Amino acid sequence: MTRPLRLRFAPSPTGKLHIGGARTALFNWAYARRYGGRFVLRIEDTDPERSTKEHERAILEGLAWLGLDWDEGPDVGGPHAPYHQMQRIGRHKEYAADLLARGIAYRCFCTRERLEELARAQEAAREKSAYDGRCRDLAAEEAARRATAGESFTLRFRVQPGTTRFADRVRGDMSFDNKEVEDWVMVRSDGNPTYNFVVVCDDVDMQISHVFRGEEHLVNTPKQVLLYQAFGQEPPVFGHLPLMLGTDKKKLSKRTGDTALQDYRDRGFPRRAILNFLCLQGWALDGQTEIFGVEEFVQHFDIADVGKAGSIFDIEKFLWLSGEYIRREAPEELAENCLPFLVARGLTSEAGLRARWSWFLEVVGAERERIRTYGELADRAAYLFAPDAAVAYHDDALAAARKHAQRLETLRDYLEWLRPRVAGGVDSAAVRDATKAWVADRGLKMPALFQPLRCALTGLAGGPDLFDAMRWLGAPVVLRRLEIALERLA
RNA sequence: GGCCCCAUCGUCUAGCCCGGCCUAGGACACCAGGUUUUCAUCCUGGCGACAGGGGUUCAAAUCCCCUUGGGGUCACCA
Repeated sequence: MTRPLRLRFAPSPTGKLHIGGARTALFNWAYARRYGGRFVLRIEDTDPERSTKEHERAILEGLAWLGLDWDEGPDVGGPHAPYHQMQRIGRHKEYAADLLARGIAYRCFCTRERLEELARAQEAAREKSAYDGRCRDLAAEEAARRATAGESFTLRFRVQPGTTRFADRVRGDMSFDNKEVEDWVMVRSDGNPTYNFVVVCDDVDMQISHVFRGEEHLVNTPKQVLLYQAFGQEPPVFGHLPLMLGTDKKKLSKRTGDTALQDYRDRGFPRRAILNFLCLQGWALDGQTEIFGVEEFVQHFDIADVGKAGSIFDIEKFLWLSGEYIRREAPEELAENCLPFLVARGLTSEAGLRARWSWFLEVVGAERERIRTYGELADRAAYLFAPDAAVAYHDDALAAARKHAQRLETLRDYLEWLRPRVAGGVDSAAVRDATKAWVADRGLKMPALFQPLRCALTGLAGGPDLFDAMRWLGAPVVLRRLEIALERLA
């Protein structure tokens, strides 16, 4: 067990980077970083039907964005290149030929039709579904003859009776009765090897020492261990991570929420918040500290400390954590981070924002405690960019405004009172004090003015100081929105 | 259904491996109160769990067994 520490993350480019995959990558990466190992990225593109270059690019980009850098991989190369599984097919075929020659693998001429029928029959008889071994004992010469004659065949692994054991650093030592492991297909009839086969070939060639992956792979592991034994290789140390679950307690899927890392980036979760939250799925620093950086994670992470039970992906806690990170950002930094989201929303242009950067900084600084993602700033600040007649009045704001029977009269009087006082621009402090006095003089309660006023100006039920908002909007806009509100709040 | 995995507050978890310090700690959410022009932030307090049953032991959340519940997997996908 003194071989060099080498870990890998091996995504298949058949879709976006799954948030659970990101956690798997993070744990492998952290382990490698903590113990001075190498972190290898390998692309499992052996499913030509579903693999695409775009997905591959997006996955690499996503990992890089998270800061999970790899020492060897498809773009950076390395001593075990190539790092695309498809390009290693020559090696896979060598391994397969070797196993066939040694009788560890055998040709199976069963057609898909027969296999389907077999599965149906087994289900009807309520037997366990597994290959029945019809071609297992075909004479080698006959099998070779039929193959030469052009009959199509797959290569199956001949599982011998016994027990297969392996070390799992998360679950403890595992053992499976080989009776439960069927003679599985190693190489398809089109000559392409299957996942369980190539993953071992590549892990052997790349000298991978530790394999940490999702629990869904647990039952594949005996097949793979058997393969290591057939190759005369020591299997890696395994660690099967608990699954990340949806609110339905099933494996996280699109049914119950966003599953792709990209979805969370698009919503404007800060990078560090995502990383932090991922750390908390199945692992805890000390049971007390919730907020910590990836540096600290690397310093303390051990695969043995990972929990066994699956965890429900709690978006509420994620949002809270995200908000914590946002509140720790300086206005300047936060403004930069929010900018693209306002632009993406079509509220303004980057140039437009930069042209009044100090104004934007003030808005961001004031809204900071109300947003949990960068994207939420776009929701909260939309009123600042909306045409005066099209400010969205939200239901709760409208309800609050309409509570006051005298709202129109109050607003009309206030508008006329306000007009001369903002003629030279809005002085927040002065208007604020004068307005409070005005409300008191009229014997009103504060909300009687503030609620309709806030609705008129922002369309929102809550927000930063109203008089700051007035200054951001500017006197002409404020007056116009009040005039319009006289009709819209009727 | 077979096989496999899992089981502490609604949720994420600490404690479990090496039984006593646990009248089970923290966080999110929720509820109440305080601050505030509102919302939010912030502060204070509250609600809230060892799935059930048997053992072992002076002592069990911690060890063992069973039951129950949940999940994963049963492809010529990965």
